Amino acid sequence: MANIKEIARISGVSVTTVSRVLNNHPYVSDDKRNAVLNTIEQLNYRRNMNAVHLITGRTKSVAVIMPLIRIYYFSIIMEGLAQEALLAQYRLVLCQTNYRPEEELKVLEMLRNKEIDGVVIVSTSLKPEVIEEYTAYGPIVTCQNSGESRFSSVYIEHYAAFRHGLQYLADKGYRSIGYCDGRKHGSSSSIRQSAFRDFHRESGLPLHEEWMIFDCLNEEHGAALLHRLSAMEERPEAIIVAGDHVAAALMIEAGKQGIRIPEDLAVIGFDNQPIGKLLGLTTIDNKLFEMGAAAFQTIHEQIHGDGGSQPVHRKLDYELIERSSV
Amino acid sequence: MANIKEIARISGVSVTTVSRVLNNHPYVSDDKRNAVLNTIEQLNYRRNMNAVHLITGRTKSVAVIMPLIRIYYFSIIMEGLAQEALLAQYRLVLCQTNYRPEEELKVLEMLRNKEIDGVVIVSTSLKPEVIEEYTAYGPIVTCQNSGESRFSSVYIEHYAAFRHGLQYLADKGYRSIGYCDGRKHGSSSSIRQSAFRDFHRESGLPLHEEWMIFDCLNEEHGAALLHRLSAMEERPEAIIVAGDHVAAALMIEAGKQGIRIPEDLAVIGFDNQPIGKLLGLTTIDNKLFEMGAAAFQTIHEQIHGDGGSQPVHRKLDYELIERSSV
DNA sequence: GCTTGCTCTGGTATCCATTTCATATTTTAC
DNA sequence: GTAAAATATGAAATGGATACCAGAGCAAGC
Repeated sequence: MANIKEIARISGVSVTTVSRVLNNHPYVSDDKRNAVLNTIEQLNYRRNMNAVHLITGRTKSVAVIMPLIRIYYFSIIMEGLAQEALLAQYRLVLCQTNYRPEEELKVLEMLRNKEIDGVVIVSTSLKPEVIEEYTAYGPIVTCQNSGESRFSSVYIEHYAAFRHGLQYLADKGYRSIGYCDGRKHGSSSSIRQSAFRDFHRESGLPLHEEWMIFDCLNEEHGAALLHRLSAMEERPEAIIVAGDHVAAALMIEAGKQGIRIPEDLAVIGFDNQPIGKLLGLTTIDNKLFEMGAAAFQTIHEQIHGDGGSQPVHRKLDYELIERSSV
Repeated sequence: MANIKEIARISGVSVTTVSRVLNNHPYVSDDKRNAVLNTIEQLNYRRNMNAVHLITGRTKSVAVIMPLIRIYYFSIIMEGLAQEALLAQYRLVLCQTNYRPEEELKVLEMLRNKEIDGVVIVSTSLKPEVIEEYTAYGPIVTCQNSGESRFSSVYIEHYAAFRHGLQYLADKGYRSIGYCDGRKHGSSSSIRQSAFRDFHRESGLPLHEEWMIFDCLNEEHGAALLHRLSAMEERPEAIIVAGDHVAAALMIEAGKQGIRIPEDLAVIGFDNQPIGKLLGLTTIDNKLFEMGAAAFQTIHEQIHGDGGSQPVHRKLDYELIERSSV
């Protein structure tokens, strides 16, 4: 396999000149440029990018940490990231961690080993202090509100969005509201829990502990959720569900059971998933695609900010989409 | 930043010995090994992986070509790939091409540039001959039946699976069958079209051209599909739909319109998506997760097969899951 | 006593491009 | 006409690891 030295020898120029041609530098005469291009063509030569990575200290690639790619929430963020990465001609290394912290650490080590130029952490179970240690090796952006951390973040105000949903239900006259979420101790679900409790304390509406239901991750859990609600002696008039796919499953199951929505049970979801639109599910759109895109833009700016750039914290807007489930 | 030379100098050994320690080679005495490990610890040293990639000619990473990651079909394959990549300690570079052939070519060029060790092509619009040219630079695996190509493949028998579904409908007594698919000229939808026509020719059942409907990619198209069927003078008794999410949307819309399933319209879907299970949709499970996993295993074997290995073509099983929509 | 094989170590070549510095020539500016 | 700036070129240093080869020391086998 040919290398730059051979191209230089055959073209009758120095390797420097070949390098200049490869990188479109000015100050190369037309005849030498053509000689080099001809040789490249003839030998079917391509640069060995690993050598470029070594000498430049850059790889034009960014790692993305997320637990499971098949989950709509994550796949749509990934799509936003991928769109921007394509524009910027960057590669995305998908690191699916299955919620295992040791795998997350391995990715951060990649940053240290110079395999990648930056890391986008979509969801993490690592402590902020641990992540902060790695900011010395390159830019890091999380998709969670990280407060005043030394790494950047691009985030939705889960607290405000959730309270907005609750207030919307209250304004519509619902006096008893249930809440359903995924993993109980996830970082954004903790925020939603606080929002739920704060809202009830401040509004004076009754809060039943049994109306807070966790571990609703998929469609089957959504269906089970409806049965659980049906079996309650006192059932809430409305429910706010983190994840449209779970809310949709609940609505479909409600249809089977003859429970009318919103008359018997009002439902509000999150993420504005396609299935929710079809079912007329009122939802809070977290603009996940935009979040992915913004996360990439941020990491891209930081990579080109020559290291001295300060962390940025970008808050993104959400939007309540009114349909017919409330 | 420290390098191997400095570690060697401070530890009082040669760079070779340091390298051996880093790579867990035998034939290093305990005291030298400890001296090296101590220095590494003290200087907080990490290998520069780009140097390793350059000298070894390997990067332990594989690129994945797919059009859109948010589509369930693709995200579940990606999850299968990611699971196996995690086990093998390989990185996955996600290349979302938005169906643009020039982006696919860029990824194949990466193989030539030695940025990656192999390519998994989940869906492509490139001609097999074009892909074959790149087999000289490293292993390539597609997730489409590529016949006797010089690159490997891991595939579902779309033809057989589709005919199985059609035969199942015929066996249940349906005499008029419609068909709905995504992009008309996609490689797997072409196969399904042939299967549809062949089945009708051989079974003698009537085939109406207006019962073959294309460009049904998402939930909205699924809902529109139902309206299109409703508006037909002569409507098929059953429909086979490529993609459970489209079939599910059709079912939900049918529910709204008072069209009973399967009495007024039988439906059979593909991919065994969660929403279909909830709706009682009979479907053909293409085992997409397993396909992703198998694709990674195949590329992994080829990478470690020292280049001389022949292409393999692995056929995967599908499974008809009977529920209540037929 | 001699050969063989295993353990341990290091020097040097190698992977392949970019970057800096030095130098030569040509053009522009006043 | 001369100084300054722009253009054009190449030699050598650089990034940081691994691979190959050579050689020393030591034990076992005959």
